[in-house]
Amino acid sequence: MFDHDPENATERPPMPTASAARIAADLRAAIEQGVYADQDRLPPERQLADHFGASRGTVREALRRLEDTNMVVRKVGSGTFVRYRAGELEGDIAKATSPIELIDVRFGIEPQMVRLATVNANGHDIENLDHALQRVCAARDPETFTDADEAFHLALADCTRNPLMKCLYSQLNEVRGHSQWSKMKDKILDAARISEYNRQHRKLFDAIAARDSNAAVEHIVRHLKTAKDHLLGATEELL
Amino acid sequence: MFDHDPENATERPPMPTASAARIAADLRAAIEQGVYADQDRLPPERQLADHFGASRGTVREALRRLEDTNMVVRKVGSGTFVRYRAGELEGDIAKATSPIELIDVRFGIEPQMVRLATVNANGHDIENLDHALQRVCAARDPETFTDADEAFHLALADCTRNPLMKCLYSQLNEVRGHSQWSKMKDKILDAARISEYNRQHRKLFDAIAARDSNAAVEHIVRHLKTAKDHLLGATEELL
DNA sequence: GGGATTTGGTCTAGATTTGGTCCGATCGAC
DNA sequence: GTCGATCGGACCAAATCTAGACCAAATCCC
Repeated sequence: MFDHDPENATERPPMPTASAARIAADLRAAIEQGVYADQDRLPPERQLADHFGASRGTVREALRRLEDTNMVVRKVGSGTFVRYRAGELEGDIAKATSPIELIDVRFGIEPQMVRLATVNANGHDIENLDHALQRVCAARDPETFTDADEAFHLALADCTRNPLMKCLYSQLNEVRGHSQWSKMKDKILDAARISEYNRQHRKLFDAIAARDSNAAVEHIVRHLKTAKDHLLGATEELL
Repeated sequence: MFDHDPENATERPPMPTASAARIAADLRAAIEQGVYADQDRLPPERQLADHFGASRGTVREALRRLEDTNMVVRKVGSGTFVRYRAGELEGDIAKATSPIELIDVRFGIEPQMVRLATVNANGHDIENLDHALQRVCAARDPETFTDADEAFHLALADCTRNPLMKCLYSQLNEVRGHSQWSKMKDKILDAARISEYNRQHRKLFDAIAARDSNAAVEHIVRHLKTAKDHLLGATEELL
């Protein structure tokens, strides 16, 4: 577990020696690797001090850093307990995200994205968005529509001219493609709904092209509400 | 890496082995190749001097050059620490994102995050958030505050119980840590502003704990507006 | 219940480590 | 010789680490 070796200090010259920092790093690694699970109690400070060959004060300094990052909770008379929910960010984020959770996140990002797009898009961006709109409007089957819809929303992200927004949204879009949503889309997407979505897409585009920020936000919110309603409807059908 | 050979020094009269330039180059290469990671502490100057077979003054000259190129930071009584963002994925996005763009994205995500947190957090989550709040409220200097603030917002993301939200926000938070914001924080964060932020943090927590979604959203929006105002103010000062 | 033990919280005094600074000496190159 | 780089010290101030003590809360054990 703690393969700390005091002799390392005299080993190769380029060995980063540091007491509190190194102890904190070792403990952090142990926790992240699951040596200590969530809610587990760490060894007492005095025992850790002995193990690391450091004084108790140094160990306490290391533990204080772990506590500052909410990784650990210390209780007088009881001990130091791990507070780390391992495995929640592990693996494929797409598999860990449900369609309804995806919509919840989209409700946060997309209105602001549309607002920024309305303000920041230049003529070239609008052209690209228009092009994407033509494609999605031409789609008739669920498969084509899903792809084109994804491209449309990515073009929308481009319109914000905000690198961080583009980065985050492209990740969200990937989850969207891989998520369980895609298994439901055949249930959700019929011709009527596709054309409904496309009417909303067009209104959204018109608002952005007209630089009408409020209208654009209103349309994207309505779009998301529609999608959520369809999703919940489909969920009920699955029950 | 450090293939210095003392015997060569006595063999050849011209000894390019021990010059400040060469030592600086070696250390730079070691850092770039990951021998020393970001935030790691380099060996002490005296130890480096011994290792390179050079005097401490020469090593200091080499370190001075690394410091001039912002590769390391030196702290009296503590050591020399690596500051080098090994071009990670978010490293690029962090460099491409301005503080104001970061705020723009936060304006989208955080209100929704708070809304979801208010609805989805369980007692354990609230406890964690409370713990993080105590930490951030206890912070007095910009350095501690920044770390604790980051932990608080991550705990907030945990409260949503939404894996996608947590994933996206943790990325946003990394950009926040690496972004040019960190260079401005000393200009922005004085004691008065820190306590102002903390008042907002507390109100936000109280609203979430009381499951008052609207109040929580209102507080986070006010918080972001305050941050944006301070940012724009600091920007003006820089002009 | 009650005392003993364990555990984290706090404090202190002193030793150690570490970068910052200064000085004079040495050596090679121009 | 002069100049620049290096060397080998010495000393300083800041940060850190150590070692020990005592406390209060929690827990254990009889």
